[in-house]
Amino acid sequence: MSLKFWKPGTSGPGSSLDRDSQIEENVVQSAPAYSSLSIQSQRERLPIYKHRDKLLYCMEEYGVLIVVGQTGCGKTTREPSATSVAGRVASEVGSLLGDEAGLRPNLKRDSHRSLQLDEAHERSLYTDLLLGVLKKIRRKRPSLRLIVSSATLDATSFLDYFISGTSPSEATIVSLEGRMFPVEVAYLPEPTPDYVTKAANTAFEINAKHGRGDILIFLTGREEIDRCLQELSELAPKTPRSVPRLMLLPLHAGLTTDEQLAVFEPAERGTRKVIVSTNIAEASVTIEGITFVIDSGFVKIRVYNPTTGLASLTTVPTSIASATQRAGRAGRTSPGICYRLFTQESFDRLPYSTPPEITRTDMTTPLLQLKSLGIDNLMKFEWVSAPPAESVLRALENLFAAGMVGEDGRLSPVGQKVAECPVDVGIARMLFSSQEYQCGEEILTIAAMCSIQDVFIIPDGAPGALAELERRKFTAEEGDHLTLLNVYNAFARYGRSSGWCKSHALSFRGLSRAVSIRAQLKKYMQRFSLPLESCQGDAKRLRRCLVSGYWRNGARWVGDGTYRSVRGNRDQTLYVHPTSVLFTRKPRSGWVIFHEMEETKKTQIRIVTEIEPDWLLDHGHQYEGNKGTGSVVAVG
DNA sequence: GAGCACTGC
Repeated sequence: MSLKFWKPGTSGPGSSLDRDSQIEENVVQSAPAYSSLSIQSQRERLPIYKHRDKLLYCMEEYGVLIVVGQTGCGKTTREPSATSVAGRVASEVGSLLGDEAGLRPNLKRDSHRSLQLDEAHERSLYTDLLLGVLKKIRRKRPSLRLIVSSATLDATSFLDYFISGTSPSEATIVSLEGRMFPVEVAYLPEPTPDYVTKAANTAFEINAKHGRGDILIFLTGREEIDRCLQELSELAPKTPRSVPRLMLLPLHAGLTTDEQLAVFEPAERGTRKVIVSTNIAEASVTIEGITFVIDSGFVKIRVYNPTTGLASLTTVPTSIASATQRAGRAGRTSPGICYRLFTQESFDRLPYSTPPEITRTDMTTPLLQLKSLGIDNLMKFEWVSAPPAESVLRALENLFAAGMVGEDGRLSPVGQKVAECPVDVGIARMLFSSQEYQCGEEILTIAAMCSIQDVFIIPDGAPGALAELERRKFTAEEGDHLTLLNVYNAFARYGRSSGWCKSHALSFRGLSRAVSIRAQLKKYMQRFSLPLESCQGDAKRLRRCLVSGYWRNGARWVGDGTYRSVRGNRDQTLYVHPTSVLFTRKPRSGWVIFHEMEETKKTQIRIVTEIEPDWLLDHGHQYEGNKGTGSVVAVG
């Protein structure tokens, strides 16, 4: 079945992983999902017949149920109306268990008797924090039952986590049968120097040699995707007349909703879809009808360096869990093949899973939230994976600098309030000091606009030049924060219409999100009795308010058009991001503040606004004064 | 001269 230059692999996405006793082939050709359930007590498996009774039994016997859903068991269902990305409906696991075990706030006798944590294997930051908090809560309140849903590969680590330091009867694994078709896995005999070209060629060969079924290619980012599509379109004229024409489709988060939805359209007669995607198709977006997966074996992740305070976007090899999940995308509707663009030896050396987000992200806001829950002793907190010590120290330092904790490490009154707002502490400070600068209305909008991805949609080529002209219509001399304010206000003024966005090269999805985030932040401001005054066009007041949140992100213009930070590594060359209105313009004062700094090919600052340097002096005195020789303060 | 993914009710 596989192409001849491929070394034949083993059958089934999980079968190379037999070392793990948890994993089994799960091929139910046409049976409905969940035709049976089985319960694993420790390592042994007990079949059960009617899930209702047995689940109730398990809920009584064990405090924590780890529900395992095989890749492709249909736990997560696509919901096209809610758009491809955000459209995640309540999982079938949830509805299956819902009768007895879902969150039941309307249950009179003992409300919140149980909680379900879905897709725990994705290990998002808040999944990890919740697991830690919930384990702690269960020690004090064993009547609270937990249901943790997870992919098969990760289930034992959750089991070990809950059993560790408690008792074997604390947790058990419940496994759901899936309806997964077998996926044959093929590896390259030799590593490839260029997986983008290799991916294009492989897709071309599959099209020539294999029958029906669409192709899904996993690459790491937009640049690679565009190049791969380009190479595929160059190969197209060589396609023999007898084989299907290829329908080439990119898939990544930067596309418009319409472009994203195109991947769900069935291929026309006589054509075959080739979807070239980022990691978005690994878990967030599920496309039916995929028979062939081509896996580059790489993924782009954001890694935070607590020592430099710099986040970087890095391409790294994936993991066994990730490769398995990707392969599974080929077996949802029929048996499939996964072509891994790396050797079996490389696969065997892959880490078990990608390091969880908590180990590679800024912990400032999460730590504030833990503190507000009364979790002060971070050494005693039971992490599923602990964040690096350096990251915790840096976070505490940031919290102190922002006035969120005192020198004793305890939450300050403002820290207690800010902990309730789901924004970065700098933004929160801006919201609070808007009272002093009388610009709450505008700061609220800016805070919302800074929380979403870039709203300008600039395509390549000639349409891109037109889009650039549209972008300039919103430009504010002072910089990007005020430009974003202009965009939001115009969007609101013209009835929040998608047509208006289209004609101005703006993302309707993004701006709609900004509207909802703004509404939400507005509630916090009202709760804290912060006035919603307008600065009435006084941009200076507004910029001074911005500095109250961003004073640690100050930078100085140097002759060659780049910037240097006023804090941390002062030798680091900072480049203005090309989407900034200050990209081609020198600020009169020579000083700016910026929303964020990120390392890609270069270290770039995004969302930049000109300020006067003496405004920086209004802030951080206490902090800088105490900091002395640079040793860490306020580690509580 | 550039954009892994997600999230806040």
